[in-house]
Amino acid sequence: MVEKDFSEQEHQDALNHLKESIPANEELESMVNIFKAFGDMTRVKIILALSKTPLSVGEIADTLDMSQSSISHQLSLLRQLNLVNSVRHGRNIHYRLSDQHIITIFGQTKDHIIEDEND
Amino acid sequence: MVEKDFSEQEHQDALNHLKESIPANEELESMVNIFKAFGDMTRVKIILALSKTPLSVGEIADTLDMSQSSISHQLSLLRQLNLVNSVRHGRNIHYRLSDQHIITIFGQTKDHIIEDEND
DNA sequence: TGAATATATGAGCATTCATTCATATTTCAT
DNA sequence: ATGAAATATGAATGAATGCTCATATATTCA
Repeated sequence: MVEKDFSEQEHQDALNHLKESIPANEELESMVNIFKAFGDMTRVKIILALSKTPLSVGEIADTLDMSQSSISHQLSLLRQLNLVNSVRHGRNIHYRLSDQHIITIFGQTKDHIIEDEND
Repeated sequence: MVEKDFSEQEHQDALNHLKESIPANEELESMVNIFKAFGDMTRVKIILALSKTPLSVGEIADTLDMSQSSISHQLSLLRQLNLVNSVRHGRNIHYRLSDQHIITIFGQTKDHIIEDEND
């Protein structure tokens, strides 16, 4: 690379500080993991369902027409990431979203997509 | 499932409308794809770098200490999703973020994480 | 206590995906 | 034209991931 193309001082300055400006893996990892969690249709649907009301594992499985096992595995993952939490009620276990922030992020993303379609 | 646990009318109502309230796959797919794109350390770093200044492929590769090929593949994916776009300048190709909305989403997520750590 | 219900979990399998390697394409400079 | 530099791309590979199946655990109820 010879790279004198941008040729503005501004760009050079940005380039010089760029490497240090990017957070280390450890700092980014939790963000990446959350995005990874959102990057799956099943988990997105689970989250959308839980945004309406707390639900038991079986209710989610029924709603999404998926196996109990599959849903349980995914819930376990979402719980590890603190995106959902659970409380046992008798035989059932009620899952709910850990915080409403999640839905805000979803909304932001939908806005991005909509904006994008208006080109 | 017998499921009369929540036992409030509210919950029953929510349950009844739940299935219809969840968007179809086609509507969710673009959102899921964007989250999938954000769910990878390399792509997150590329996006963070581009949030500072437009960059050529080689500059990104240098900054992130990764191969040219790998970065190019990832940029191609980000371009397909309309998250970045590119303009040729001589031998180089300048990539930049398609819109600043992306950074807002990142910020929201970081907020979620921070909030989460304060438990 | 024993059967039934709800959920969790581990192993196996098929698929997806990120990187590498080799090579093609494009542009610039001489 | 020719070589060098920047980027793109296709195939191959290993790792990660989502689902299923079988089974374990926990709770209720008779």
